[in-house]
Amino acid sequence: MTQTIDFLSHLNSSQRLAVEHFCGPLLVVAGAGSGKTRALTYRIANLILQHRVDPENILAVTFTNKAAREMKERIEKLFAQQLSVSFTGKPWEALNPDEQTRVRSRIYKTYIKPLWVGTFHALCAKILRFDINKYKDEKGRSWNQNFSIFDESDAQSLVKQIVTQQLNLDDKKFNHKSVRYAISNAKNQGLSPQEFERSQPNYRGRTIAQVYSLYQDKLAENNALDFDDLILVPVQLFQQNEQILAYWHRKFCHILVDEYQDTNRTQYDLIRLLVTGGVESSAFKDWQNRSIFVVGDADQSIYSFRMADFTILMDFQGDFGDGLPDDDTRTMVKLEENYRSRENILQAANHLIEKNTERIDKVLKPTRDPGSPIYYYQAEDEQDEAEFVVQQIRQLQRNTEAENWGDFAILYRTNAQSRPLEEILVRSNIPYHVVGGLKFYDRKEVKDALAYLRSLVNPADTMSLLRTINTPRRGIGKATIDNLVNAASELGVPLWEMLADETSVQTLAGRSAKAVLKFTQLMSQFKDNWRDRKASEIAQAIMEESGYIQDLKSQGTDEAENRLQNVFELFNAILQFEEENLDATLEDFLASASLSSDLDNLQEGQESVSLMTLHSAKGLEFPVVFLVGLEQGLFPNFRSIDDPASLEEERRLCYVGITRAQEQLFLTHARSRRLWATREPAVSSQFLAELPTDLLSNSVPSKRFTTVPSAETAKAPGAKTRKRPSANTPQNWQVGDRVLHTTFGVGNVTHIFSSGTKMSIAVEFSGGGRKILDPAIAPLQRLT
DNA sequence: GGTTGTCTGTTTTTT
DNA sequence: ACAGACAACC
Repeated sequence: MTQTIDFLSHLNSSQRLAVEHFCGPLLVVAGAGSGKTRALTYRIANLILQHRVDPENILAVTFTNKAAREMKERIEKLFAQQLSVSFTGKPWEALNPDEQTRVRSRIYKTYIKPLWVGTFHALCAKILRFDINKYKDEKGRSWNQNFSIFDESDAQSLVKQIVTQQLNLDDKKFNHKSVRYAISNAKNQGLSPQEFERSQPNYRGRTIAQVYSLYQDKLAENNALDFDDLILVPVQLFQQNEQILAYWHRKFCHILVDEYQDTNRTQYDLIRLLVTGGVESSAFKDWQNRSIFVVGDADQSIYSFRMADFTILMDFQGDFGDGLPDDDTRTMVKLEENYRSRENILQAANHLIEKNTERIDKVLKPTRDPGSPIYYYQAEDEQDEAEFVVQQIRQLQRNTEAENWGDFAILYRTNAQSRPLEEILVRSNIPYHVVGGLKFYDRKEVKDALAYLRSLVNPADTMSLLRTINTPRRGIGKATIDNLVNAASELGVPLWEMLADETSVQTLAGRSAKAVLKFTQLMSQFKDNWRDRKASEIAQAIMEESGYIQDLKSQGTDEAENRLQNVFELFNAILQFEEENLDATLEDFLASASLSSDLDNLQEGQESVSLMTLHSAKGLEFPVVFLVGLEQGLFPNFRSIDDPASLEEERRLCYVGITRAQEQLFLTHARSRRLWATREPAVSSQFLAELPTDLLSNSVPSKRFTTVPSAETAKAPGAKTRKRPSANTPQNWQVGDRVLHTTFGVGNVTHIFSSGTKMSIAVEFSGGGRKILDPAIAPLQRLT
């Protein structure tokens, strides 16, 4: 045996169990910060180096593209360290940068590139590039390899078109967003339009089924798939074609799934089919040279709105595993040691999540010192909240040299909350970046450019063609377009075929015919040779020759200038994509663009403060975390408050937020918040009341006392200021105050009893019952 | 066929 | 507050 297994010594015993597991099923229940990425990457390395598994037989599914990229990078690094000696005779550290690069590129070629690592969507898109032409849907329709991927906004505008134009329905009653959501849910349950219709008893449901059916017609006409189809189509293809399933089943001998709690039914079906090759999973026994390895944490399941179902994780033992109790099982490993956060932070997290009823029992075991208390601040409004955050960042940054801007993250429930924070950050000259919100690829000008490219690659993509046909304005108006579209649908051919026929255009387009023909000619030129040219070159040429760039230039406004910048930014993105994927085609780029998110551009070690939603923050960690906007109705969100299951999900989201923090955690809420135009009073979040009060401190100054930089203020470690929140100090209480108690719920203060320094209050709870409580001790929160 | 002004809903989270 | 949709007007 070579030096290839010494890296296993970096692991604790549970991690080692997970990593060394070879064949058969294994569920890894991995708490936040317990080193699950390490387990995944080391396992892949171990499969290859120790068990001589061919990298191309390994499939690793991640939740984001960023996670996929990181995993590949980490495996590459691990291999570099392990293989350096056998490649060059020298240990990795002894190599000069040049030699290092050479080793890395060799490793990349032999080990990393053949691996299948990516999101469900990206991997399925890749499978479909091979096999989609063998698929037929329930109406016998088929797609070809140049299919377009319609993103969420494409899908919604398609639904809207159908609702308002084809079916003439009231789009208030059949709001395109909710209809699209219903269709998405149906697809995620694997229901065809017909099956969905049968399950719908009432008018509304049946109408949605009708929209669904027409929606599928449109997708098929455009040779396009939506996000849900990317998973559903492979599943159905595998179900209808044994040979194709057998091929992929044989190929992917070792399957790893990260964030397994966030898989939905279709994704589960896909995994099950690939693992078993179509055999009933309980009957599947042939684990020779085959494994399914899933990693997840039910407490971090925060995507049920996307049909994620964490019971899939909880059922793993029954589906694939031996189903034995925890102490005897050989198909489950729990990673509970947390290497990320200070003990105080973990205790708060554990305490909070225990309030949930549906979970696998699991606690995060601290491995680090308690650290400073969790700071809590009640702000007047969102401005004050933002100023508090900035003030704390400044002070921490000044007092501890080690910390740079990249060590701070501000997390919130909704994207809209970033605004006031940004304003204050700008004013304070603190570098920051916002993750998420409007994606780069969602900008109008970028979508326009991509539409040009998509209609080149996929001539059936009428959606994209319609987007480009009169953008920039070239005198092709609505009437003309309607004529052409109607004629095309009459003949049952894609719009492009109509345009490509000169005589048809002459007769249909009337006085716009010239403009149409000019556009057709432009597109034809590119269609003739796009396969032979580089994607970056085509993009630049078509944006130039279509007059799009000239149009923006001539507008001369700041907005147009900005759009122009974004178009050039897109060119850069394509160039970069080509550098990273040497044999990449235009189709590859388009697929990657449709499936990319803003999160993917987040770089490690950035020298700026990160702002993002809690959802985006999953999987990340920061030394200092601010969790802002902890208000009833905002977080937990008002849509979840009445539904116990959704409320538990919000609590998990809070848990995710808390466990992002390594050293220090700040929790804030405002007493009033501007919602759209109006200012609304706000009540502190029940989650605050659910945290153990002895871990909270509000000793940071409540106002901007810039003249008194007290040592207590930001001197975090060891500060003996473990005080209770200000809401509980005696002078604050009045008869008539409303309170929220962790166990008794909401109530009114009816009496104040005070004797010297000691005081207590009487509370009448709306759920019934009166209690005399010591506000210094009782787990209650004053509602404003 | 294009431009301007008014009205409306909009904010939960995302591959 | 603000963007997108739609109608009225050029």
